[in-house]
Amino acid sequence: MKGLSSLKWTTVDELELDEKVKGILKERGVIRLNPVQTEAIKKGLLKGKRLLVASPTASGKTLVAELGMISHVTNGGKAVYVVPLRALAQEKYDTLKSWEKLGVKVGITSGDYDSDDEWLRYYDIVVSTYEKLDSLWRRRATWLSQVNYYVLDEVHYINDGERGPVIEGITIRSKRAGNLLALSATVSNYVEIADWLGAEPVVIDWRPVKLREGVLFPEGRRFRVQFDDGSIETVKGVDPIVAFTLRSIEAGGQVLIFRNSRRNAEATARRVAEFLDETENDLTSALNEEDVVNEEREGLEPLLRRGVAYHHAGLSKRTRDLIESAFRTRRLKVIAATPTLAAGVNLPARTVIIGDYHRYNRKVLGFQEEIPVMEYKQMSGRAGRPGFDDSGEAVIVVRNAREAERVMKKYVLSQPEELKSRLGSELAFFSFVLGVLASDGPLTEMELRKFASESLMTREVLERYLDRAINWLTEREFVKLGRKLSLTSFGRRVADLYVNPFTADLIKEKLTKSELGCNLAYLQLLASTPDAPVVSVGRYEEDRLYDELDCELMVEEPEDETERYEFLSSLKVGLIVRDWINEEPEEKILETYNVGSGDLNAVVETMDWLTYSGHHVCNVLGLSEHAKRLSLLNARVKDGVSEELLDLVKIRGVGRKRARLLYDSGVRSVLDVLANPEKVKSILGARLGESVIEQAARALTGLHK
DNA sequence: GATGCGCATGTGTAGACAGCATGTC
DNA sequence: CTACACATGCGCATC
Repeated sequence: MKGLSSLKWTTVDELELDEKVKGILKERGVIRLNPVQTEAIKKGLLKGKRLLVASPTASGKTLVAELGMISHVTNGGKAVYVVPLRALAQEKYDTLKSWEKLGVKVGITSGDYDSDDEWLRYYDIVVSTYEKLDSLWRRRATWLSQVNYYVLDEVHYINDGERGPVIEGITIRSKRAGNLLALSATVSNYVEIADWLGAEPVVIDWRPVKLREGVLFPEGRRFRVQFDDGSIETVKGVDPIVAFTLRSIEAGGQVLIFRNSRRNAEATARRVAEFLDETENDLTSALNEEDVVNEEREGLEPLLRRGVAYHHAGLSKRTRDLIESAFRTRRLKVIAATPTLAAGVNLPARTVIIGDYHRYNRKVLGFQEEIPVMEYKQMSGRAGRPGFDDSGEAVIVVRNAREAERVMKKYVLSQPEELKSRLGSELAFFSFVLGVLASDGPLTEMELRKFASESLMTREVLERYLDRAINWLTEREFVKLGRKLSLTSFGRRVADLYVNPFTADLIKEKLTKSELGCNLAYLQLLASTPDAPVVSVGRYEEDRLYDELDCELMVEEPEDETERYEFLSSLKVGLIVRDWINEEPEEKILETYNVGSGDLNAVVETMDWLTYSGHHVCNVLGLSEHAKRLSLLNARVKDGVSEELLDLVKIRGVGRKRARLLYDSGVRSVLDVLANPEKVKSILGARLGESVIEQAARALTGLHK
């Protein structure tokens, strides 16, 4: 880590930049560059030097990327900015828009957007998620060959077991395709990583707001906070989190509390709220107007009135957005959240409390492990609002003084873990090989080995998996052997659909040998693949799940305990989606299966993709009867309707509820809508009816939705 | 016989990427 | 690599 000597600032005026660029910076209020930005420029950012910028959260890395891209693009180049989350893509896209005054065209693509990918060729800068870019590469989008500058944001995601392998693959291709700028949280092996990237490391431990970190632990009948600067505080109360939260609010700050489960987050929010008075705000009425599901409103209403909320992925997107924006505008004083808020969009608070440093491990039953230091830094880094707070404070709650010392050493005073390859698993590596062959194939085995050797994997791990991957992919007919390795039409389709080869293989295996099954059988099969959503199954509901099972499945129940748990999850996902396409009301599904609105959304979204993929996998395999069933299922999953409503939901603005209303009143098709305008208006109301009729006319001509 | 307590036992557990449809973010 | 917090139920002492 660089010492204080390198903490220099430069003014924008000093920079060798186009005057128009400087003008835009000044318009934004940027008159000087912070130490991270200054160092990046010193190391050659504007001269096309490859860099790895590793610095804390909120240290101004985005501006580094902007300057790098602008200087590249104004010289006639084309750049892609890659991020790990859709929400982040949106955030970066909004920021980059300000460069359009220079004539720089900025576009965005991710699963959120409808995309004719070829359209992206008209932009100078394209913001994308890693998976979307991977998909574009596999499909060989022609415009990608013009891209010669890649910004890899949050590359430390490489350490994520599930998504890291994709980022590793993107990094290799970026290295091969041109210049790159990698942005990362601070990592301990930055020299090794920079070396891997062929980049110069820019490593500065600088934050815009000072950060005090501490441990919070019981001492006698009080709680003691020991900060890393040596200062000590005591707070009184029964619960350490509540006590410290109240102390921070009294000092006029906002508090962000991280808990390791939804239940804990909700319970903490309620506990804090008990000590706060009701205040005037418009949040509860906003909840009502926004048509939020009952359960969410009832849970949050009494808390919001006291300036408190909980936040996790079980909540609907709407509710989460409402809470985030209320916190930003200071209408909320406290949010108790799961890690959603640590990784996602920027939402700082003066005080951050990390309530747990253990987390349940889904893969090993009954095992809880300590969270990585990197994640601690991610959370504590949210403390301190630039421009508002003089300094931020982050405390981590521990059991006793002895633990406090250990935790202080491990989390506060130490470096985050090393960045390591996660390609060393069949699930990740086989998919990686399929992707490489899709984007760069056909390849000889030597060429493939060369490609893989450019990853972060060690030689031994690579050798262990390469032959296995080639054998498996060949045996299962994804790849054909010849002078070179190339994809079969099946392999090509699977790569395009972006499903894991194990997903495709399971679909292939089961449907090749099965007769037509019931809808539940198809859904449960898809829910058994590695790409499927996972839901938790309570002991009490096992029996009920079996009761609902009224037809034969294609995937048999396993003996093994862990696998049985996965089986129950797949059965539950299948049943949820079956209810969904049978038009059970959302509220009822949430109640029956004890899931949140956000969970239902995620399940439907993923199963939409999987039914679509299953349909196309069957098509390419010549399983046309299964394909038909899956295609119909896909259409129904998309909108959550039975078959008879499929025509009506083609109309924009008509979803499952309105379609049912119209149908039951005898308006049963797009044509019926157009033929009975008065009836439609009487069912849906004059204004809505009018627009539905208009949209129906467009639907008829084959346009949109 | 109702109430309250300590203890043993039971229970559940974070998040979020990908295809495609329209007109072109 | 095999944890936690919290909820529930029980036996027991107490009034």
